[in-house]
Amino acid sequence: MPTSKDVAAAAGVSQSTVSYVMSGKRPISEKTRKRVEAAMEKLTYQPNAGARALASRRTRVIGLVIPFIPELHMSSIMEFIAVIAATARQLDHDILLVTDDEGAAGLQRVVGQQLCDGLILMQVEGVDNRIPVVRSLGVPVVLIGIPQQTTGLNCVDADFEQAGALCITDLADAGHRSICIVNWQTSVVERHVNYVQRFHEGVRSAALDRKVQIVTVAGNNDRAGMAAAVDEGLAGLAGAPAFVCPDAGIQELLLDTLRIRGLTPGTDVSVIGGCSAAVAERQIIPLSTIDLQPATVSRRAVQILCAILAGQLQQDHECVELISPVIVHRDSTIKRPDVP
Amino acid sequence: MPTSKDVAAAAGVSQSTVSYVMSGKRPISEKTRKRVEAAMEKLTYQPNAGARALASRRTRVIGLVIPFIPELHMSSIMEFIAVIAATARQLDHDILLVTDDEGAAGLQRVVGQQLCDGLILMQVEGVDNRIPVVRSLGVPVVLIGIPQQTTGLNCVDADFEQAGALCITDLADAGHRSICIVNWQTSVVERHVNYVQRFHEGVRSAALDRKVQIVTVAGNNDRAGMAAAVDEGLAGLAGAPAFVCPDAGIQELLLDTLRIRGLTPGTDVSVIGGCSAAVAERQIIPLSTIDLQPATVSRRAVQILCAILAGQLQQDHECVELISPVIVHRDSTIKRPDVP
DNA sequence: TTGAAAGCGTTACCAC
DNA sequence: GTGGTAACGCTTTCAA
Repeated sequence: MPTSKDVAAAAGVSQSTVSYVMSGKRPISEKTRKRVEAAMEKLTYQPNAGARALASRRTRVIGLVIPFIPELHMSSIMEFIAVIAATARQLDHDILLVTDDEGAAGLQRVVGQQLCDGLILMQVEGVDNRIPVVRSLGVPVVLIGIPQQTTGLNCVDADFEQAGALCITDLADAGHRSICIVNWQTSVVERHVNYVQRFHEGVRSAALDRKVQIVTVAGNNDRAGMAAAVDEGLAGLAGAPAFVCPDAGIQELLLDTLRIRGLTPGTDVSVIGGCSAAVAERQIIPLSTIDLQPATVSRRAVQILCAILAGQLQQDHECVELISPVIVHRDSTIKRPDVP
Repeated sequence: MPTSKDVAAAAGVSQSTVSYVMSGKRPISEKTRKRVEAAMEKLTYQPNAGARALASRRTRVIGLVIPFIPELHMSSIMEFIAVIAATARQLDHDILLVTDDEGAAGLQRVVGQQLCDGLILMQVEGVDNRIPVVRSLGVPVVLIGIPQQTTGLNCVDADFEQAGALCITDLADAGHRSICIVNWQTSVVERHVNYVQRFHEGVRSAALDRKVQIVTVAGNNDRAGMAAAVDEGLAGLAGAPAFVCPDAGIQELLLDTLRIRGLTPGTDVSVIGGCSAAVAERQIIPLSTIDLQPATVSRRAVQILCAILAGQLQQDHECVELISPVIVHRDSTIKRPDVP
């Protein structure tokens, strides 16, 4: 495996010149640059990451802390990861996986061993025990999700409040006067208090605004529980029924439950489910979806982190970015019902 | 950030002693070990990964090449990743993500820059353009999936042949005399020729053995296509209908299509879908599943790679490991139909 | 059982 | 515009 020394020898220059050709940190004459580049090419030189990290105190690696929460729709996590990895590469960084079961110690480990220059935490909760550790880490961190206390932190997330409002206005525009919200599964509600509340806040204020009646029922991931929830919802609704179900993990079950009651989603009943664009593409049942723009959220997280690392943002940068969601109408969905 | 030098000073020993305490590569008296460990503790010392990699020519990082194929069920990929990352940590390694859209060049990059000691490739196809590159990489690689030519390669995968056979014997035991196989989606069939064939081979020989009639129909991920396939299947079946659908990406659609025809899976029709244990846990529709044991496959991949890296296996180790699948019966599934 | 010192392959400072 | 060289923090050989 050739080293920069070999390149230098082949090009007839010093090792430092090779380094400067790569970094561009000082002017190099066109002539020598060509020679060096030719030598690198010929030797298929690749700089040694370890040596580079040691000397420059920069690994060009980002630690990505991935959650492992069963209730979470895995496919959406995967989408986050894919976009984060791709964006990182665009910005000349790599991604080191940190599984959440290592807990806060895992964060300290990868930072302490200087395996990475900064961290992205996925699925940050309102009260998250990793936050205090994050603050003391001494490296830039970007959170996906908004904790209760955000001072000194960089956070990005979907704008759930706006998402809630969008669902209501969309259905209101379709003529619905009363709407049933199927809440997230209880286990999720207990865990991620935060965005659930934000969503409901958006629903509440939009409903007030549009003079729409809201019936909120508990989300369930078992047939019996969902059946009860749907019945409760149907009983409370006036006019053509409309459902909003932001939890991707129980959407299929909701749709199935509605179908069993003879209600065809998109014809007899309006349904807005919350799922990502990628999932929506392959959605089997026609329904409108709240696209929370996970790709944009992921991309922003990486961009912010890399900007801080590049010194384009102050080291102690602090922000809360909320990405606007979009309602995607699928064909044959929201067949505007004839409501008096 | 303290270095091993600081630890050495604090413990009143030389730097090499600190190193040997960590690696255990030479005997250290109980007394000095204690002193060193105490010093490490007090200073919260963590060895610098870059320096360690530079000196030892070992990064203790494994490159994981993840696919990005829309047809693939993302959730199952996520399961692989989670298990791989967890297993790697158990064996004292970390995982660097390599997205497949970097292609073969990506492999050369991470190996060339010595960002990792070895690679795991997910979703390896029968004819895979990354294979030639893999052979020339000079680091150990483990493939998840079985390419056509396996000489000199380490491969792990689910035993699809056995899976196919299992589905047939299971349904035959339930009394079915003719069974419809809903094939993988066309896009998948075209791509991953390999395991699809292996599955069908298992089906074929088991059917022969059990004197069961097989009707194979194309898999489709659109309603119309699936409807046609199901009708074709039903037309060809004698007695109580039974379906086998190994493609997790179209199972929901199949079930839905059956339901529309008035057939309740688990009551009027037997269905075996192929999906992972984790997905089965949360399966909304009761059906039996072929558990291809992705967790075991993932774990083995890491174990093999780490064994090679640790020198426990020859550097040029070569193997093909097939993990046995399991049929998981869900409650109320395979209600043994009354077949004459 | 332990220590000293020579690398490992970069980067970046100091000269020229 | 370019070269020499001292770090960077660890591992490992050679000596003791």
